[in-house]
Parts: sequence; C-alpha cells; structure tokens
Amino acid sequence: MTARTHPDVALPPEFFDRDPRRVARDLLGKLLIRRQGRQTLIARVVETEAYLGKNDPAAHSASGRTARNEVIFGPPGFAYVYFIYGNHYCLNVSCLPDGEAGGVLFRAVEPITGITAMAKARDLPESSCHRLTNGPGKLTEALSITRADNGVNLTDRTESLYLAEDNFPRPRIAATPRIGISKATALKLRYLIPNNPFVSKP
DNA sequence: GAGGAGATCGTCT
DNA sequence: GACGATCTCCTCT
Repeated sequence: MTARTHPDVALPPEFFDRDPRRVARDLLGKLLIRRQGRQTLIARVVETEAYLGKNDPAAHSASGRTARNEVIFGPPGFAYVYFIYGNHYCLNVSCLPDGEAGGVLFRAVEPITGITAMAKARDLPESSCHRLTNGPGKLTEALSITRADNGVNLTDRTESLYLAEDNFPRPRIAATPRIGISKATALKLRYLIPNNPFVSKP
C-alpha cells in the first residue's frame, strides 16, 4: 500500500475523549509512529479492541484502580503498556476524561516505513513481512515498545511514540468478538479492516 | 493448515 | 499461589 502518509499531524486529545468503541473504530487507518534515534518507523492501524471501564468484566479496570492500570483511569490519549504471560507487552491508549476508565488495545498494524528495523526487532527475515505485526505482542516487539513507554502522551508528536492523522480513505470496518479473553466474550468490541492481510485473525 | 501445550513473570488475591 | 487482552513450536493431517 503506497498511500501518502502524514506523520506530522498528531491526533488531538479530543479524539480520545470519547467512548472507546468510537475511538477503536476511528483509529483504523490512522498511523502509529515510533522514533528510534534518526529513524522513524511508521505503521497503519488495522485492528483494535475496545475495553470499557464500566460493565466490562474483561477490562483490566473492572476490579478498580491500581498502580498497574492507573493510566486508563487518567486523561485521554496516553499509552497504557502492560506485561502479559511473562513474555509480551500490549499497547493500549486511554479514552474518556480524567477519572473515567476506558481504553483501546492495538491488536495489529500494517508496516509502512522501517520494515527492515521491525524485522530485525522481531528476529525474522523481511520476507515474512505479514508476520511482523499481526498480533498485540508482535507489534510491540516490532516497534520496541516496553514498560518504559507506559504513560507516554500519544497526542504529542515530540514523543518517541505517538498517533498521527493520515489521508487514508475511511476504511470499511468489521466488528467481531474480542480475542484471547474469557469474560464478556459475546460483545463485539473487536474492530478490523476486512481482507487486510495484516490483521491477526480473520 | 489446524490444534494443542509450554514458556514465563508481574500483578493481585 | 493462581492466572493472564500471547506467541511459538511441535505434532498430526
């Protein structure tokens, strides 16, 4: 895909000051930017999941505010990164006003710029491009996202990690049940771009 | 290609 | 002390 990208226009805080379901849908097609020294890695968001603060047993915020989930109770547009299964990091962005819990999990992105660096971070050949970022644990590894990025302001383009606008045409969107959880599995809160080869599972 | 089990550790009970 | 918003490898088809 060779659409012209516009990584200099960060998404504003207001974009995230809404219901996570709206934010999760609207994030599809947007850009995730990672600066590594002189290099800039760019990826397009193709799959997300919404996690609601209230009435969502599957969300980390369900059992109340703790040191770990502090960020998703805070102001909108900040990175919530957590460590899971002893191996992997997952990237979320906080939604709703300060004091209200809610967030969006990034499940898959499409590499656009810096594929060589992403492949190196994943310890995979560039030829397996479609396997670099098609999963929440994979995309954080490809973009070298760790606990150090927890609490980063994703609406600030001077940060080393942020989200950007793009002129990508508004994609068609499909909603399915969320993946990898055991609670509230009936809710269709997973959003993806149908037929995009970089989503985690069809 | 599908299905299953193990790895591995921070967080909360 | 149990479990988890996952991934990879191994086996079988």
